[in-house]
Amino acid sequence: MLPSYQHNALIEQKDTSLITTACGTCSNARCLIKKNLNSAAVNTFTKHRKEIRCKKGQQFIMEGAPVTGLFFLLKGTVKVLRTGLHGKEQIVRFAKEGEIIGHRGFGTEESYPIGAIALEDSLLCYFSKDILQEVLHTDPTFTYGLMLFYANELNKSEVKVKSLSQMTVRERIIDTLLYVNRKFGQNNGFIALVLSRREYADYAGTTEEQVIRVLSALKKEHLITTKGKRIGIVHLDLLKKEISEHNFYLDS
Amino acid sequence: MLPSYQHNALIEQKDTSLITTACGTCSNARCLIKKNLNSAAVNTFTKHRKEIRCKKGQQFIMEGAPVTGLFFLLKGTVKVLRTGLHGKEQIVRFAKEGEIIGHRGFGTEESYPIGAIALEDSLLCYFSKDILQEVLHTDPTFTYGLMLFYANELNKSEVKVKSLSQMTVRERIIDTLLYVNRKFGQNNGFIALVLSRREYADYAGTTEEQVIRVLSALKKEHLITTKGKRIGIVHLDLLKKEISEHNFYLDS
DNA sequence: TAAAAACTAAGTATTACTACTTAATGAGGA
DNA sequence: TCCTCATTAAGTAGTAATACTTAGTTTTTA
Repeated sequence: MLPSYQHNALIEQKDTSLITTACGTCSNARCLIKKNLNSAAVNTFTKHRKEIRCKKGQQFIMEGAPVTGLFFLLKGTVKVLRTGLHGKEQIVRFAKEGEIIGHRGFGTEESYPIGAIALEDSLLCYFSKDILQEVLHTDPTFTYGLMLFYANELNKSEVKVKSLSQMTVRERIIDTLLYVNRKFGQNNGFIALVLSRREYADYAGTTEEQVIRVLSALKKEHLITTKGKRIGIVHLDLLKKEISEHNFYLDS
Repeated sequence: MLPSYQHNALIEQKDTSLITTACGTCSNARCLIKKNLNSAAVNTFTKHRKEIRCKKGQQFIMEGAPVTGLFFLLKGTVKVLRTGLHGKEQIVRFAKEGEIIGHRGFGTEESYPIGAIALEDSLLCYFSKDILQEVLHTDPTFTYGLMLFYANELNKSEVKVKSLSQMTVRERIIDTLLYVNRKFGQNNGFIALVLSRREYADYAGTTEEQVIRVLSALKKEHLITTKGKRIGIVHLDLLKKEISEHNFYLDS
C-alpha cells in the first residue's frame, strides 16, 4: 500500500527494447490525448507527462492506494482487477495499447478501487491528477472525450452484469474466449494473448477447474485446439452462434 | 419502438398532484443542472427543458429506440433495465429524485441500451441530445460534473460485477435488500420502496423462487418480517455482517 | 529439473426448473 | 360501500441441472 511503487518502476530504465516517444510523435492514434493535441491546454499539459516502465507481472496500481493520477498504456498488455472475498481476483478487463488505466480513481473515490498488473513488459504514460483536473476544467472537448469514454465503459460493464447473471458458465467462458480473441487477435493460429486458466476463470467469474472442463469439452467438439496454455479457435462461427441468443457483442 | 411514446406521456397533464417547477426554483439540490445554474450556458439551456409525466408502470425509455435526449427524475421512482435472453429482465438500478436517466445513450451508442419504467407516478425533466451536447462542448465544469457521475456509475457497476460473480444467491439477495433499504429508507417499519419478488430477483440476478426461499429463511431467522409484498428489516446489523466480508458498500 | 500450470474425476453443494397451493389485490356490479 | 370474482403475486416442495470443492496425476514451462 506504500505509494513508492511508482518510483520503483520509474527507476528501472535499463531495457531499451521499448522506445520512448513524446505525445507529438506518438504512434498511438487511439490515445485520447493524441486526438486532442490541437488544443492549447492539452498540448501544454503533455509536458508534464511521465513515462513509467513495467516489467511482466509488476503491479503499478495497488487497490486501495490513494489516487495520484491517470495512466495511458503506450505499449504492452495489462490486466485490471478487483480483489474479492478470500483474495479471489475479479478481472475487470484486459487493456492494450492506447487505453486509459486508473480512471476509476476519479469520481468521489479517494483511492483506486482497482489494481493493475502488467501481463508483459509495458510502457505507460502517467499524468498526475492535479494537472489532469486543470485541463478537464478548461478544455470541454477533452473533458467531453473522456466523458464519452466513461459512458462506453459503463455500457460494457453493464453488459457484463447481464451476462454474469444470465449466462451459464460454459457460455461465459466462450464469451471470454471471443472477447480476448476479438481484442488481441491471433498469432500462429492461437489467441495472441496467452492467459492462464485461472485468469480466464477470474474474468469469466468461475473457477479454474470449470474453465479446464469447458475447454476440454470444446476441444472434444473440435471447436478449439489447445497446446499448453495456448488456445486456438477452430470454429469461430459456431462459438459465436452458441452465445448469439444473448446478443452480447462487446468490442474492445 | 415508435418514438411517439414521449408525446403520449406529454399530453397527459391532468393530474395536479405533482407540482411543476422550473430549474431556478427547483427543490432538487442533488440535480446536476441545479448545481451548475450559475453557468451562463447551463442557465440558457434550461429554457429548452421539457416536462414529462409518467404514470405508474409506464415505460418512457424503450430499449433499442434511437437516443433523443436525457432525462432527470424530478419526482418519483424508476427502474432501469436491460432485456436478456428469453425476455428475462436484468434490472440495472432503481432511480429516485434528482437522478439522471438515459445517460447510457451517450457514447458511441445510437440507441438506448436500456429501458426505463416508472414504478410510481413520476415527473421527468427532459433535454434533447442536441442541446445537451452544445452545453457539454462549451461548459467544462458541467461536462466535468457529468463525467464524474459516469465515473461513479462505472464503479458501482463494476462492484456489481464482482458481487454477481463472487456472492451466493443468499448474499446477493441480502445485498439487494440493504441497497433498496439504504436508498429508499423505511416507512412504518417496512422498506419504503415496494417491489415484487420478481423485481428483487431481476436485480439480484436470480429467480423469483430463490428470492422467496431466501426471504422465508430470513423470516424464520427473525432477521426480517414480511407482510404481503412489503418487507421489514429487523436486524440490519446482522444482515450487514453477513455480507461484510465482501466489503461491498454501494451508496445510492 | 523444479515449479507451475494443466488436467481429471468423484463427491458435495448450490441453484434453477416444474408444478402446484395459498394469499393478496383490484375491478365491476349490486 | 361492500361483496364477489378474476387476476396477480407469494409461497412450497421435489427434482434435475449446474457449478464448486477436494485431491490427486500429468504435462508444460522457465
